[in-house]
Amino acid sequence: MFHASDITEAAPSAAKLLATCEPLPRPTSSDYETVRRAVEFISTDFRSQPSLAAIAEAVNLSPAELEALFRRWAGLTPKAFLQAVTIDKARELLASGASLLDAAFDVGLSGPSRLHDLFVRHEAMSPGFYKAKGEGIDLAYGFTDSPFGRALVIATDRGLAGVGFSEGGAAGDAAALDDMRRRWPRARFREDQTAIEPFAQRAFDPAEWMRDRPLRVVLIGTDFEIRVWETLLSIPVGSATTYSRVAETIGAPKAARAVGAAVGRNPVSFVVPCHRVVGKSGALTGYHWGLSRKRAMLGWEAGVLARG
DNA sequence: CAGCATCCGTACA
DNA sequence: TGTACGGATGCTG
Repeated sequence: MFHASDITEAAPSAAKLLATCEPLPRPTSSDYETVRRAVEFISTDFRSQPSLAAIAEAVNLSPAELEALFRRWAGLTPKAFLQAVTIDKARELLASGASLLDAAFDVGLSGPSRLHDLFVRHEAMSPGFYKAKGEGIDLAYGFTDSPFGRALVIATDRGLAGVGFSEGGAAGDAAALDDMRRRWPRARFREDQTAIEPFAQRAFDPAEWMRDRPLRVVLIGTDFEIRVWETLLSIPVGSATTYSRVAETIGAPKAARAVGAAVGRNPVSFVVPCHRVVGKSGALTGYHWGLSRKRAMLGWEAGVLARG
């Protein structure tokens, strides 16, 4: 179904988003950690609708301090974030996202609602490469702070190849790296902070999402997986779609479950927005890096839009 | 909300 | 090429 009104409503908010995102003061590492814990707490306990005081207590700050810090980080209050993270909100996102996805494909490759495509340019690695399990390629990796916790960033010389998350500490880092190594067991991994820094800086900062300087992403996967991941790139920021809807879009209407599996194998978490796919009921059914992260990402994106 | 029918893609032989 | 497997589904009661 195509609704012209969906596009005309979406386009201004996109322009607004791009025009009004001013660079944020770069938060310190410990600020990230505090906000991450607050996000975690809210995401986990949103059903009980905790008060500001309760959230502040959980992260050992006064309510005023938390509010200021949170607002600086996400541009909205903890209370507003809490609201954004509820299932109702996810349903709302779903309602708009589904029709936007339809619209994008009805219009053709550069439909006006393909917001995410404006700043991500992707290319698929050859099937041969995938078959060789990464044989003969160098992957640079490094860790960085992100709004969703400590992130593992992986890059080839052609672009961003992976984003994952660490639970923190040496063990968390090792687990995240292992997770990535299993995807491309024959690739050569080397720690290289300099190589991943440009991607680390840009992936999580909306002020850096610019059409004229698209983020280069390389997708390494099977044919089917790549079709699924490309579809994810057409879901606008701050909206959502369903597994079955993605299945229909790629022409395999009965493959909802296989789509779920493929979405789960997306190596470039967040940048390829697998968090914007939810169950048909609007429930957030699963996430490779933890459901609370998925909630946080959807809430964070709602906040990014609200700030404009 | 718990159970289950169904069914696709993948891995491995 | 065949087959076993299991899942980030989606209905049904």
